[in-house]
Amino acid sequence: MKPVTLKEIAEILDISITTVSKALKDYPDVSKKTKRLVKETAATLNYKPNAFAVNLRTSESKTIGIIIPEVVHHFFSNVIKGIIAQAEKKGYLVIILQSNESFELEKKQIDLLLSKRVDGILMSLANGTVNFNHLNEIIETDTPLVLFDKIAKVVKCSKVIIDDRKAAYTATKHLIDIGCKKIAHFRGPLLPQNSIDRFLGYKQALTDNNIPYDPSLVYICNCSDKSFEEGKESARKLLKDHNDIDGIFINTDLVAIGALTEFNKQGIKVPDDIAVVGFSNWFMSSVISPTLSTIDQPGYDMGKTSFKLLYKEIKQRKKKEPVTFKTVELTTELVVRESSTKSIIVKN
Amino acid sequence: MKPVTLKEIAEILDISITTVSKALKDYPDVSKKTKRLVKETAATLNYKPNAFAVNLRTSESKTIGIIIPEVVHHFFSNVIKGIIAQAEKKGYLVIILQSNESFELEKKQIDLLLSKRVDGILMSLANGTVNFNHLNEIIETDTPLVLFDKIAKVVKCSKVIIDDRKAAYTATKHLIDIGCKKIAHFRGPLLPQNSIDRFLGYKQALTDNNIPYDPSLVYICNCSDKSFEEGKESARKLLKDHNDIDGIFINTDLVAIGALTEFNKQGIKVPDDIAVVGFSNWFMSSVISPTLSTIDQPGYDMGKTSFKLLYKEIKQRKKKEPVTFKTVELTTELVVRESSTKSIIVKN
DNA sequence: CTGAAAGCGCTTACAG
DNA sequence: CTGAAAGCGCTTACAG
Repeated sequence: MKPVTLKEIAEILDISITTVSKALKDYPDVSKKTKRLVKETAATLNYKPNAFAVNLRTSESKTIGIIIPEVVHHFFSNVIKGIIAQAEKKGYLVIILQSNESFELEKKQIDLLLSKRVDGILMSLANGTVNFNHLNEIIETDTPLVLFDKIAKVVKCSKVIIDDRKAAYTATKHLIDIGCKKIAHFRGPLLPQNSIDRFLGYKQALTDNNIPYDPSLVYICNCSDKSFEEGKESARKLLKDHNDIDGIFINTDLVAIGALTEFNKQGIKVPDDIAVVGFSNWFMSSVISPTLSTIDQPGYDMGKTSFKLLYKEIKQRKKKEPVTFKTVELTTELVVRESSTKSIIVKN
Repeated sequence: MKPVTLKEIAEILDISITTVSKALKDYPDVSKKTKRLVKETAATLNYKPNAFAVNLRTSESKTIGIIIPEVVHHFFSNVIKGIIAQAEKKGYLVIILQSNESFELEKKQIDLLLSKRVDGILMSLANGTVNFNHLNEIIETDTPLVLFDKIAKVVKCSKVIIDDRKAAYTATKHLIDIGCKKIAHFRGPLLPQNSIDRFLGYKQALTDNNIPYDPSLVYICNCSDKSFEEGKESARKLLKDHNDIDGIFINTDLVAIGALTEFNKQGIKVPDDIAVVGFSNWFMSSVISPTLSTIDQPGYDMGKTSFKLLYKEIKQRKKKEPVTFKTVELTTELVVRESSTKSIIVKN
């Protein structure tokens, strides 16, 4: 079945294509009668404007792209959901691409999106990203860009973040408050700002509370798709190296769950022997045993907010208004669960 | 920065647009020298063909759409990942839309994708979908369609499925084999074929093994975003109604995890008092306590296979070859974990 | 109130 | 080997 065009409607009604086009778009200079006729015919024939032609004429695709490190990930799934929901409200569709934490792939995905001429790009950077020239390329094409969660501070664009440092500080301070004296940290990779900030928050909390910072208590996890295994592995090492640890703040929940699993296996009591706090509040953390204390990171909201900023910028550029960049900081919350509640009535 | 066009390259080299276009696409009737010149210039200027114009000319967007009930879902995330990976290999981008299990939304999303003239559509149906006219509309526009996981048997298109009935049979038979005598079933909603098939598999296994089927042992869960809560709730009811149950086969892992949580809370020993088998093999199931036996459902593979079928159909239509529909059945596997291993050394 | 015409940037059948 | 021309289906400035 060939799609219906403006031309066909024009021929049927014996009027011009111009008038049909204007009638459908409710131009004021078309008579009511013509409008009615055109709209009726269009409806009958199930007319749908050819998006390709409209794109070409208007230089708009009503499509945005998003590049994230990994789709199968509780936090990013929520971000995606937030973005899609908000985009839909404004009539935008969303193309999703993965970087798999790789710098090279990230560059390639940007190229793909720019080739498609999406109206805007939303990104959370890969752990492997070592410089930001590729982001500047986006900016040079005048494509609106918003970074979220894993951002680059130096890039000139809008951003949506949480205060990783503060959140990590809160998590660590909580461990201190419940009486932990020797607190380890499983951090993320060296590059991304997030894991740096979380590390710094941890360190600051120690210093502010007169606990000497000991670098040997900091373990690095790549937070790849093997996070869970990494958590187990690091926990094993930690137990071997430092048997007097009584608390850990862990960069992300999945690693923390790996650590908990290892502790369970080795008969270490959490929280009584070691209290644990994770980061992100994956759904999983509320159902494992013991339930995991963590920092709630508002993924859905972050997606929503990111799209809103992008949309604003798209509109500003269309109207040739000056574009203003904004950095929105979303609030996080410490969720205290069994893994850091010393007074817990130990079941069983 | 205005994008470079063929025209500009033509002007710089003082040749025709036609020749530039052909040179870039390596047409055999362009001299080597011209090709070299054109390609060099294009590279220098960072020329990227205007996708909108190409789309309009070729009536292809090199974009496909996918509609799934829910993005934040371990199984569907994996499907998405598989689709994106495979699509990328063939130069296709992927637009993602959610139905939120709603029939109305599903129809709306189809409309959106057809308006965008995507080259093909991949779908897993909403629980709320009560008829399939909207799918036939897709077919009428000559847009290739592939259904996966939650399909409609009567719709004339390619499909990728698992044998839900057989898998459910295997799961239930396993419970019987480890000695369960009175086995309950938490099923999904009444409409989707999957939950019907899983229910039928459960029933068949009982019958084949001389265990009378008792409808009062079947509980319905909506499997919405409140699955976890539903699992707890149903477990509570089950314990109240039937205190002599010794096994449950549950429609999906998240509900099963809810049930396990409730059992833990009420001091019911799993698997010794009640053995539990779930469905889907969410990652979570391998880290909770006790770990959950389940049916492994190959999400990534399903995504990959679905795209492959779609791609084949896209190519067939382009070449005006007859289109052949295929139904691919992927294999599932019973993963036995602690929740159904009676001989387990109960840790403490 | 209506419509002829130009043009968005490509691709490709055809002529030379 | 090169290029003029038509056309994909729309939108919109302009003329009447």
